[in-house]
Amino acid sequence: MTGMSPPPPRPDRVAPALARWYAANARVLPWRARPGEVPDPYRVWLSEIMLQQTTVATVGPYFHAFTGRWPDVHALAGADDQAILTAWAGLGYYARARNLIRCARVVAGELGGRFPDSEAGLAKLPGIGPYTAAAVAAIAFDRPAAVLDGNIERVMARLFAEETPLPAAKPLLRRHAAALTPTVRPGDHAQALMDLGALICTPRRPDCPRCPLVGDCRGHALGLAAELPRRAPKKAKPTRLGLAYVAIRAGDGAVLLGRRPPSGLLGGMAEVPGSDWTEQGAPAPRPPLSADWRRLSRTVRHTFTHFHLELTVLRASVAAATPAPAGLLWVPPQALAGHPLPTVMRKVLAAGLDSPGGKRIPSRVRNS
DNA sequence: GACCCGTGGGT
DNA sequence: TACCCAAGGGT
Repeated sequence: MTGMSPPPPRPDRVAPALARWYAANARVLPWRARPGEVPDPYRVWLSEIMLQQTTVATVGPYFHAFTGRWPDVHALAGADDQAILTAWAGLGYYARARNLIRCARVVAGELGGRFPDSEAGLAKLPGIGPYTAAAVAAIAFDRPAAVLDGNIERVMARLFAEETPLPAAKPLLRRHAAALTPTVRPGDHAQALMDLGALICTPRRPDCPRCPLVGDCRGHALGLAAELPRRAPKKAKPTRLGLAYVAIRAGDGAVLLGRRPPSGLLGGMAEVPGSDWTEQGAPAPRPPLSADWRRLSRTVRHTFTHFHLELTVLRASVAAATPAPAGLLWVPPQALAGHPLPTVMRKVLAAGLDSPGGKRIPSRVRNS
């Protein structure tokens, strides 16, 4: 027997076993249609955009806030950009919000309010790439599209014992996923694979004994499941340094805010004025106005996708009549929630408005 | 393919 | 603490 290679998983065994498991174990999620309900493409699309690189638990409150305020694509298309960015604040990857707005306006406008019902048509829209096009086509329109996200990559790599590292393995894994995709209820199949990846076939310690596919899994048969998928080594994150200025106006306690350029890091979001963020050497001071700036003892640390940031916070109190410098705006504390403040800037304000302690400025949308 | 682009929770 | 990684897309 030694040396015998386990057979590859068979679609006629895998898909039905997965469907049976899903019927009993599907997660109840806000954007999922109940059995017998017709899925709403708008809600499917919105949830898939929010779920890009973002956990189910994080998305929940944002999804409720968006659908409550903008129940259909026409409402969203008609909303102010700033209102949408503000509602998105804290979710991250803000280009998603900018593309969400563009996409909603295309659908509500030239497409007459209807999302394309094909993978190819969906893929032409802003913010919709290969994953989202396949997911919306399958889930909202019952198209047999091969959905491939991080969960399904992991499940496929294990099922087929694929040892090629990601991301090079992606085309192979996509073919495996396509081979297993049934023509009946492909959307449920995709969601079942994602639930399996989230609940059973987890990154660290897969719960193989409870897996409905264990008998078909080549990775498990070879004792490799927990090691797959392999990944190319990732680069180390550098640390950047910066200065952030919290100016507080006497009387109402308003703070000075600006807006970041419309694209790039935190594009279009609100910010406290500050220096450049330098990777080498000390950042050049750039106070927004002349004042008695005091350095706070506590620095603000924040990690972005590709670098760590360490901000020194400087605070000053200024007279009530101080005019806002060009491009900046005085914002009273109670009005902060109306501005699209990314998390790093919430941290800066929390430090600057409550120096020794560390009081939190809650996001407009939060768990529980 | 390489690089850019947030954030929070788990370990 | 440090690292991993999540229902990825754009350039």
